[in-house]
Amino acid sequence: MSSIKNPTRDRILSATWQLLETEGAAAVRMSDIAKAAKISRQALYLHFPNRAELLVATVRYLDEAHDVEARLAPSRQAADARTRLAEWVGAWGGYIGEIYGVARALMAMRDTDAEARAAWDDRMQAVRHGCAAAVRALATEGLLRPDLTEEEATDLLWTLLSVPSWEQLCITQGWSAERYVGVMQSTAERLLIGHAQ
Amino acid sequence: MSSIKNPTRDRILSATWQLLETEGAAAVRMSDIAKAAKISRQALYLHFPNRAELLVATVRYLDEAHDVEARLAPSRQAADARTRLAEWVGAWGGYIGEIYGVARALMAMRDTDAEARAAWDDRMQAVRHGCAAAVRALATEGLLRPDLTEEEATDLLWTLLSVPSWEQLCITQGWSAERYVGVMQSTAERLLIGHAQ
DNA sequence: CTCTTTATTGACACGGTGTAAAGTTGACAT
DNA sequence: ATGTCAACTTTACACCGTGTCAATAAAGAG
Repeated sequence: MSSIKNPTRDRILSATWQLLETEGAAAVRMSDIAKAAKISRQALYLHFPNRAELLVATVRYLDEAHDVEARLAPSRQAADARTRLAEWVGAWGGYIGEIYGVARALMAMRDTDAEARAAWDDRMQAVRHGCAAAVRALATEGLLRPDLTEEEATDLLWTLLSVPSWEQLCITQGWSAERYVGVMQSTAERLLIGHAQ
Repeated sequence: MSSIKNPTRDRILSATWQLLETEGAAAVRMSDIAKAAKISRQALYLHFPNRAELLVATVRYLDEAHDVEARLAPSRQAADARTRLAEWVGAWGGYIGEIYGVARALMAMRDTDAEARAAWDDRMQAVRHGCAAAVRALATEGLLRPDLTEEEATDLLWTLLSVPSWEQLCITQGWSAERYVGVMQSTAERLLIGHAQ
C-alpha cells in the first residue's frame, strides 16, 4: 500500500534497509542511501527531514514488510504459560536477526540524537510489554520463580532477549539462529520458572 | 607511579574519566576534556594521538586505579566452583558500575574506529576468560547443566554479564548495584548448574 | 498552458576531529 | 648570562558528514 502510494519513498526505505543489513551500520551515510535509491542526496531530505527519522521510518517499514503482528499471534494464543513463553522467545528472538542492521544503526544514534533515542526506547518498551505478558502468564499459573518479583522477572527476560545480547551470541560468537532460539527458550524457562515446576 | 612520572598526562586521564562518568558519553568532546584538564585542546594531541587512544589509555588508567587484580583474586582462590562463580559474578558485576562511563564511550567508538573496536574486544575477551574459568570449575565438579557445552555456558554467562545488559538493568530500569549483583548471582547459578544440584 | 509536485545541481554553514606552524615559558646545564 | 630543550599556547586550516538554501528543470493534472 505504501509502495503504491509513493514509489520513491519506498525505494529509499528499501535501499536503506538493504544497505544497513549488508554494510556495517555506521558506514552508511545519507549520500550512500541516496545513491542506492538512485536519487540525489538532497532529494532524500524532501522525504525525510533527517537521518534519525529516516531510520525510524525504515524500522516501521520493516515491521510492515515482515508482518510483526502475525508473528506474535501464536504467543498470545498459547494454551499455557510455558508454551506462551517459548513462543514469545521464539518469535522475538527470531525477529531480531531480520531487523538487526537497522536496529544497530538506530542504537548507535541514541547517543547523539534525542529523537532516535526516543524511537528506539519506545520500541524496546513494546518488547518489554511482551516479556511482561509472558511473565504475567507464568505468575497466574503459579509457575514463577518465587524469589523474583514480576518486575524483576520481566526485566531479566527483557535483558536476556535484548539486541546487544543477541549480537554478542549470534554475531560475535557466531551462534546460528536456531541455536540461539533453542538455548534462549530453555534458558528462559530455567530463569523464570520456580523449581516446584 | 604514572602520576609521578607525568603529571599532566595523569590530569588528562582523570579529567577524561570524570567527564565520562558524569556527562553522557557522546557529549564529551576533546575540547571538553582539554578544558577540564586545564590545557589547550592541541596539547591533548601532544599526549594522545587521537580520541580512541585517549579512551583506551583511560581504561588502563582506571584498571590501575581500581586494582583489578586484587578484586579478582577471591574468585580465583575460591574453594568450590559454586562460590567461585558467585565471587566472579560479584567482582565483575560490581566493577562494571565503576567503569561504565568509559566503557560506554569506547563502545560507541567501535562503529567508527577500528582501534577502539580492537581495544574493547580485547578487554571483553578477558572478561570471557573469567567466565570460561568459572564454567570450567563447574564442569570439573560435575555441576554444569548437561544440555550445554562448556562453550555455550561460557557464552551465556558472558552475555548475561555484558555491559549492555548491566546498562539495561541498572541504568534504564534503575536497579541498585546490590540488587543487580544479587539477582545475577542466583541467576547464574540457575542458568549453569544442572538440576542434580 | 500554467500550476504543482518532484527532482536536480551547486553552494554553503556548522560541528567535531585531527594537522601544521610559529611563538612563549620555564627548567636546567655550561 | 646564555643557549637549549620540552611542554605548552595561539591561530589557522583541511576534512567529513549533516543539514539548509536557492535556482532551475521536467512532467503530469487541471
